[in-house]
This record gives sequence, structure tokens and C-alpha cells, in this order.
Amino acid sequence: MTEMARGPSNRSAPIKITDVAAAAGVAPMTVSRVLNTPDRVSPETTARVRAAIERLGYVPNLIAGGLSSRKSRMVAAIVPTIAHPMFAGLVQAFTDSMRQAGYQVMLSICGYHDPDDEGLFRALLGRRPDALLITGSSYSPAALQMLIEAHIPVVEIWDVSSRPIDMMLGFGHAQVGAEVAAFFHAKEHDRCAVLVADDSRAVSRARGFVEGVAKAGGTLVREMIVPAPSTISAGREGLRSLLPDLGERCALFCGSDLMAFGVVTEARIQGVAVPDRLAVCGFGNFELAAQCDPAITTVSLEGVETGRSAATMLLRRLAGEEPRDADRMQVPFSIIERATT
Amino acid sequence: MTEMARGPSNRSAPIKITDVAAAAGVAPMTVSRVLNTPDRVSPETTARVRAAIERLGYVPNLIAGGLSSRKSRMVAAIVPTIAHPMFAGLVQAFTDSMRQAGYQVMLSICGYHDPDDEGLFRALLGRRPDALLITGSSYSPAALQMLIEAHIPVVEIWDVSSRPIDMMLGFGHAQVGAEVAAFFHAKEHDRCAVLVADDSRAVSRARGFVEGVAKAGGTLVREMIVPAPSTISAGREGLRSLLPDLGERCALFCGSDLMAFGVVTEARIQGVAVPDRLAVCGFGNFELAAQCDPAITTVSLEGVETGRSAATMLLRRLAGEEPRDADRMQVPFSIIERATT
DNA sequence: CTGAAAGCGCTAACAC
DNA sequence: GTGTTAGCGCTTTCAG
Repeated sequence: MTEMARGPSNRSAPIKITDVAAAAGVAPMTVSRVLNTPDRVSPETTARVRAAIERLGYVPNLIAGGLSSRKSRMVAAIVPTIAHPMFAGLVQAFTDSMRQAGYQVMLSICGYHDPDDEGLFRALLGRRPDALLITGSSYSPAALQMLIEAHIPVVEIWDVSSRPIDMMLGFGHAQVGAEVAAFFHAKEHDRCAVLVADDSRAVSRARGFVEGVAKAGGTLVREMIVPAPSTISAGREGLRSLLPDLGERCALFCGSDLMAFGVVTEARIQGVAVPDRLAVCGFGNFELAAQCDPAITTVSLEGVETGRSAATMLLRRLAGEEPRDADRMQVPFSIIERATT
Repeated sequence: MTEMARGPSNRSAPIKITDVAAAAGVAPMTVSRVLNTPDRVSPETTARVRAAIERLGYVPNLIAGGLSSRKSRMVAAIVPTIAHPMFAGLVQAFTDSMRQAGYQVMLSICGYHDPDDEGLFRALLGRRPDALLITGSSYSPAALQMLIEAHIPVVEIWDVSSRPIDMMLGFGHAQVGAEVAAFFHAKEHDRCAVLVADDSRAVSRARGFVEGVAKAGGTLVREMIVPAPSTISAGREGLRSLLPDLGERCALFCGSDLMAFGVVTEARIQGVAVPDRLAVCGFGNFELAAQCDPAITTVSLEGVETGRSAATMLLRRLAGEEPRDADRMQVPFSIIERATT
């Protein structure tokens, strides 16, 4: 074992394309072609080059390649949280789809109210992503301006209410609220309440709900907006606070299934009959809502499908296709009725 | 408004450092210094350059900078999932800490059994991250070899049982299982069972538990290993399957709080008294375990603290400090006793 | 404190 | 098919 060990470099300088080229007896450009456009290289050469790559343990420097080709093969994604199962599913599906197409995803988690969105965008855009996925758009005008000037495909998810930068994929949150109100009305609930965390989309849903209740001639017992995030304990506290106003019969729309679960849990503890005295509808269709007892009626969102669609939209544009109408898409949502209504 | 609009470039080529330099009447190098080492530039020059940057909407190309400086100011992180609250917390805390220090995190979600770990590592290392966070190490030898040859700081989290690549931060999963077994024993449970998903760490915990039960002279009623991931419905099904063997009294250790919640829910439906006939301990200390009713006894993990510690370890090394003993750290865990035991 | 020259590792564009 | 040349946009290094 005193001979030089075979196999990759022992703690020497990192292998680069010229090393591989030298080892294979070809020009660097040929190595590059083997990696990027294999069909333009003869099989024998390819084999020799591949062997050299293998032997040296060469890992191409994508940074250098990106600088040269002006393509980073990287997309940035910004979501407020990954604790929310819908976003978790979305991110996972988006990442998978992009990776399959050869893109790496840089994920940023920005919270619901990022004070320094400009700083975040600068850090992201500075890496010259080929495309961008962002959530909603409660961003500062300066930050949005940066996005526009980046001249890359951008897809906004989660909210279709605002003026889009480029592509858009989501649903009107107010509309969700309205549909839940209509659903409650159809079930002959005329006393309604709503409990949400104060993030702008949830508040939109609440507003849509309140309007829907009014339009249907119902009574709004209470509109509770609590600090984000939307948690189980917020739901439990919410119900305790609502208790005095509950009356004979009341229907409550919650900002998330977590909250709804908290409400249902606390209701059992407090001896409030669900759904007879209190009907509950959640939002998000988390596993919890389906599997807890009683199972919770909720609004289903299809995070996975949204993530996949977002990837498809971006990939189409990255492949050079022109913008089209379908680039402004509503994501379907549906009310899944279960035991709490 | 027929004059040329003020403000940043209207759809022209992207602004680069030479544009800013020209606009400010300085050399490109001076612009670079304003951005990277502001204290080495006179205040007046700085002001002029900053104004030009602002006016042109210049966003430095970090790709080019990285190539030149051989520092990407980027770290890669690999986790199996973000659906698990512990990982979600960890990732969030890690990302925050790194971002504060000026590093961007590239997150990869690899699932529990990635067939193409080499491909993933190549994609990541090709971007020349300055450091790496990885979860556990059920990776192929070739893939691990790539990590070693990257010659960057690596911190492995989540499992301290294997031989480390560099730094390590986690806890012995087998030890967790053993402690839960001891905990059950202390509560005079001599009939025990365990239910986990088949991911390698969860299986380690189960094994530790089984050994612990044996050591304490207890009886292992059942060891159930179900397909990953660990879900509520897996817990519900698990209990149904366990039902015939439950006997008078039994203590069950679950692979996650989700499973434990499923078990407790199904137990209520089936009329199994918790904790009198069936004691349950979860794993992970999710909000759900604390807030459901009955609240679930669990093992608490401190994902947030782990993420922060991992960041600290890496940042120390990135700042040039030498490896030290503290680089192999146990993350504390604790059993939180609640109503299900 | 500021500038000029050289080059990071790769690929586009054009030869051969 | 393969090689050569010339950068990509920035920072290092060295001079002033």
C-alpha cells in the first residue's frame, strides 16, 4: 500500500475539467460535451472520458458552468412556512418535479410577515435562479420591482386576488369563505362565527365568509382574529372565548384544520355537542382532520397538485414557450363533508 | 412622461458591476469593496457608489462572485421530510441562523430511502456549497465518499450511532427506546408493545425498546413495523391489529406522536381505556400530543435547538476554527409525561 | 484608499 | 466529432 492509492484524489486540489480532459487525452470542451450533450460525442471518446471522470471522482462545478452559460438550472421558491401540511406537500411535489427536470430548488421560508423581503429577494436573485415560485404577494413594492426586473418566469401561488407579476396559480380566498358560508346556510345554520389567524389570506377567507353569511341573511355571532400562526391551542382558546355566545346552535369556520381540531377537542371537554350545537369547518384537509374523531369537515386544497402544476408552468416557460392564458389558473378547492357538520 | 423613465433599466441587459462602476465614476473593484468590505472605502466614494447601485437597481451576481472567490456563501441541507414537525422546526431554525450569518440554505428533501443519493449529492456538491447538513447516514458508500472528498464542513444530525464523516449532532435512537422501556417499567407495566414505521432510526428506537423491555424482565407483546411514513391512520390501524393481544394491561411505544394520536383515537372508539388498560408513549413532542385530549406522553426532541446548534457548529468551522471535541454532540431528549401513561 | 491585470472553471461560438 | 478562442461577472493580488 505504499503505492499511490488508486481512486480519487487524496486531499489534493479539487478536480476540474482540465484534469479530466488531460487524463482522458481530450480537450476540456469534449469533456463538457460528454456531460451536457452526449449525443455529439463518439461512443469511444465518451467511454474514455467517463472512465476518467469516474476514476478522478470529478464533480463538475455548476457555478462555473452557470456563469458561462447564463443558466443556473436552479429555481428559487419562497413559502411562508413548511409546518403547514399543505405547503409541505406543495414544496415536496414542486421540488420533485423540478428535480426530475434537472433543476435544483432553493427553498426559502419567509414567515407570514417578513420585514426584510428586499434582503431575501436580493440573496435569492443574486444567485440568478432561472425561475421563481413565490407565495402570495404581501411584499413591498421595491421587492416586487426586483422580481420584475429579474426577467425570469415567476409563478405566484396561493392567492389569485392581486395583480400578478407573471403567472399565477391559486384560488380566491374570499371565494372559499363565501362557499363555506353557503354550505352552512344550506345546512340551515343561521348563526355563524369565524376564527382565523391574522395572516392576510386567512383574513380574506374570513371576510368572504362574513359577506357570505350576510348575503344569506344569517347572523354573524363573532369574528375572531388571533395572532398567527394557526394552531391547535388557538382553536381551544378560541372556543373557550366563544362559549358565552354560542347559543342554541352555531356554525364555526376555522382558519385551519389545526384550529378546527382544537375547537372540536375543547368542545368535547366543555360538553358542547358537535355537530348538534356547534358545527365546525376547517381548512386545508390535513390528515388530522380526516383521522380524528369526530372527523372534521374541511376545505380541501390539493397542495401536491398545486406544486406539480406550478412546476409544469415554469418548466414550459423555461423550455422557451410563450406565456399563455392558462398561466392564470384557479386551483380547485372543495368542501369535504365529515362528522362535524 | 416621454423622457426616459427614471429608475432601473427598462428591460435592457442586466446591470453588472462595470455598469455601476461607470455610473459612479470608479473602478469595478471599488464597487466590489463597497459591497464586501465597506470599511476600506472612503465615505464619499461609498455614498456615490451606493447611489449608483440604488439608481440602477443593481443586484450583484453571486454566481460570478462565488466562482472568483471560491466561496458560495451557500450551505446545503438534506432532510428526509419536512412533514415531520421536528424536522420542520429544525430546518426553520437552521435556515434562520444561517441566513443571519449571510448564508443561503439549499434544502433538499430526500425521503427516507433515496435510491439515487449519488445523483442528489452530485447536484448539491456541484454548486460548491461551503458546508453541508445531512440527516443520518443511510447513504451508499460512494455517496459518502463524495462528501468526504468535497473537503467542506459536514454536520450529521439525527443519529449519532454511525461512524461520523465530520461533525455530528443527535442522539442514540436505541437509547431513547431503552429509556422509554425503563419508564414503562417504573410505571409497573410488564407487558409492552412497539409500533414504528420502517425507517432506520425508528427501527433503532424499537430495537432499543425491545432490549430494554427484556432487560427489565418484561414481556414484549408485539413489535409492529409498518411501511413509512408514520401517520395517524397507521396508528389507528396499528391499534386495531393489536387489539386481540392487548390483554388486561399493556404499554405501547409509538414511532411518532402522529401514530400515538391515531392509537389513542382508535382506543376511544373501540372503548379501550387509556391509560388504564392501554398506556401510550409517542415520539417527537408535536403540538398535537400536547393539545389533544387525553394529552399524550411523549419523547421531546428540540428540533429548533438542534437546528440552531447545527448552524453554530458549521459557522464556527466556516469562520476558520479547528475541529474540536464538542463537534460530536448529544442532543438532549426527555420523556414528557402526560395523560396517556 | 483606489485601480489594473489576471484568472476562477466552465461553455458559446466558431473553426477544422 | 473534436479542438480553439474568448469570454461569463466577479474578486484576488499586487501596485500605486
